[in-house]
Amino acid sequence: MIGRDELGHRSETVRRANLSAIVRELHGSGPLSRSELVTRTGLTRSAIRALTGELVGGELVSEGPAALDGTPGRPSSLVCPDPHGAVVLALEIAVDSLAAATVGFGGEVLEIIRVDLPPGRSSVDDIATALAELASTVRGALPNGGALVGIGVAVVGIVRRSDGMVSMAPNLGWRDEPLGERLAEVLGTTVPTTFANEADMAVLAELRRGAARGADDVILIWGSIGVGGGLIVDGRPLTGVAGYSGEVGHIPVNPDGLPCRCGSIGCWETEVGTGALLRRAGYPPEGGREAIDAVLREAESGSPHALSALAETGRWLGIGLAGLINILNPRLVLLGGRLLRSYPFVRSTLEAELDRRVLRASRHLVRVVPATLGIDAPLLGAAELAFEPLLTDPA
Amino acid sequence: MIGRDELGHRSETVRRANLSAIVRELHGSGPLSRSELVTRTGLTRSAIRALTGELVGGELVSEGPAALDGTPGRPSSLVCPDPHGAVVLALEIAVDSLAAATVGFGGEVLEIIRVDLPPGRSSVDDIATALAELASTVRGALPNGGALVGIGVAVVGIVRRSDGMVSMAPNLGWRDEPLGERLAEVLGTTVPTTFANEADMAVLAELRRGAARGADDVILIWGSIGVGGGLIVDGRPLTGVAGYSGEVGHIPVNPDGLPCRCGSIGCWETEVGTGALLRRAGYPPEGGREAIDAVLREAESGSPHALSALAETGRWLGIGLAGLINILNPRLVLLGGRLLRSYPFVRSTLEAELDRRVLRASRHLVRVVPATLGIDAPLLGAAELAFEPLLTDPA
DNA sequence: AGACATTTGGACGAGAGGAACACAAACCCG
DNA sequence: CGGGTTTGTGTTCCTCTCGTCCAAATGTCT
Repeated sequence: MIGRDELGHRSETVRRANLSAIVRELHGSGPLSRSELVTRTGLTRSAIRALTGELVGGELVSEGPAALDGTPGRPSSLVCPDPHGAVVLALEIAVDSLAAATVGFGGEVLEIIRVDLPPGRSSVDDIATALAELASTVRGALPNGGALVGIGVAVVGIVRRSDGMVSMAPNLGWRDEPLGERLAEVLGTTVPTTFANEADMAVLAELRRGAARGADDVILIWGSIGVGGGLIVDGRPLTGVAGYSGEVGHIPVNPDGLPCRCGSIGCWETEVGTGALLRRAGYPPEGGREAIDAVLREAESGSPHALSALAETGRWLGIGLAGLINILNPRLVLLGGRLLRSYPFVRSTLEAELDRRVLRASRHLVRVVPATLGIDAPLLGAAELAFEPLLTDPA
Repeated sequence: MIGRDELGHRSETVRRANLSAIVRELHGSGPLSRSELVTRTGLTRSAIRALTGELVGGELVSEGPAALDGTPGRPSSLVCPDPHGAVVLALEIAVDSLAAATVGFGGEVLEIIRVDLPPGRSSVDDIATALAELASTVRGALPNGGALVGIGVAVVGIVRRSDGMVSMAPNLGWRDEPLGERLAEVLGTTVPTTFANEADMAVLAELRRGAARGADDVILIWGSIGVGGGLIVDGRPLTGVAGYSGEVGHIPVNPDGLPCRCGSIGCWETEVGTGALLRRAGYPPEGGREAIDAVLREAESGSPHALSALAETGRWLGIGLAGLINILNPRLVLLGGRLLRSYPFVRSTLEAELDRRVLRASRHLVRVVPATLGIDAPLLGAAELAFEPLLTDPA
């Protein structure tokens, strides 16, 4: 409500906003009849007709025959987003894998690849080259190379939104590495490219196509080795001044706690990261994916030791989340990434901690649920981010 | 960028947006020449002329003669906001005082009163009646009663934005008290009324007229007995789903800490509230304003005991703030309320803790400074909030 | 099967709003 | 006092949506 609209509107602004509204609806909700567009956008039939006509001319959508639904009246023609009318490239540098996908307008995933990343640190050049290879594979599978309108890159680490400078990525051993530059070189395209943290991307995907659809205020906690957060405030991703927001893994929760790989001590992720779980379950903290799998299997078969380790993780999850909920007063908290499988085992201690620590007013309004898009959420979110300029200004 | 504009624009929307832009500039930056409005809004001279003409007709602004500034060319006529063209009523329920003010369009404070509140709990009816009395005093001082366009109420407590239901106000001993209803009864007006927490209001005031002018991402920490937070994200106040956001006083920072009056333990405010300071300085925690004054006087005269108590407060301030900064990646952190006087004494330990605990990328971008509007910030913010509908839609 | 109600597509004119342009007015400077 | 510059004023033009009228396509009722 309290706004900062860019100034100086004119009739052209109106056109752009209305076109944007139509394109957004089509991208987010798939094929819609013209009359549905009328009710969703609040525009008149005349306006919808003219604007969709323009989109058909731009080959972004196609108008099909009426869909008969048994209601009286002339059937309304169906406006379908054309997946090949605009294509984005989504890339992901995850904690132990790389991924690439092409996604078409409307949200259809056209091609997707994920490859394992060898453990240990890799140089920026190696990663960039590997990503470029994946990119050319998924793009090569498209009929005409695709009308590429944007590239989105999700990174496990702290990355500057504007230019892809990676400030810190502990999993990769990176510090101040110019990922954006390198990637631009090897990709060799001039297509606008946006970078963001994997959790930021994941929550965007969940907002558009997952469990957070329609919610305005959402927190997503993405567990990998550390913990990341993606925040939606008032329907928009919270980025902060440089895109460094959502680093919830490093909120102090235990002033006398363990040292964190960020240099501080007692960060949230020292208590809820995989290392803490493995330590509590009696495994070496660096055990990796296999060790985590082992703990979860033990828990699934009822091992009290594993269950109590997970319960303790849940307790700390609740402590950190309580702070976040008190700060943000969200409608929804999603747990994603590696937290997904642990969810059943952390749930009760987590909720108990929320009951204790969240202010009553906020507590009543918030629900904590698992995310729905699985491991590819950051990749899908990267695609959504890459679509953003098109959705904002389809002309 | 990733937006949720209300849909269905038309030419009327353009007009409203442009009118709103002009009114916003005038309200926020005082008298401006027409040519300044042209450059600030990006509109043409013709458009500015027509739109300001309309505002003059509505008696919201007046056009004065040119201001000669020594530059060549015909001088541009000055557009002045008329403080009596639109007036709001601001009310505040602070921790130990009540206040009321009338503020005119453009931000001029027309009348302002503050009265002490007797310690201990007061009923909602008592407070509402006292506020209504203050309100009629400040309104009575206006020439024609004023063209009242809105009422804003700042409350020390957790209050629902929509209807002024106070979920919790420990200082007043309130829990689920219908302040909004009572106030509407005793005020007897149908003017739209908005409620918010005092810290939310304070940061809005600082954003418009104080130290945060022009900043897009701001955290304000407001110290009273407890600690409140006002958050600005992307130029807009962060409210959450019901206006309960910014309750930073209750983020868990010390899992083995002291019980908090919210029912949890180890909340931030148990470490940085006035109670903690008094305890550390060797005073009874319930000492109130006088005891705090005593501690500060001791510190000002160099007492090591008082200084170390304040330094410890600074350390805990830094710990909590570090989490907030990692979450929000702000440009600016303001310290206000009772923290203002302690600022010189908490500064160094606070900054040291930030250096340790905030991620390097975010740390470089953020500055921590004292707020500038003093004790009346929440009251001024309440006025700004009350002006908001007018600024959004001046028609 | 046919008449009627209902809903939508298509086309055209109306209205609203700002941009662009031309001209006059008011200031500075030499 | 005349030229350069900037701004106010008025007019025309362009863009965009809305409203309305009519035709088309479907369901429903008799």
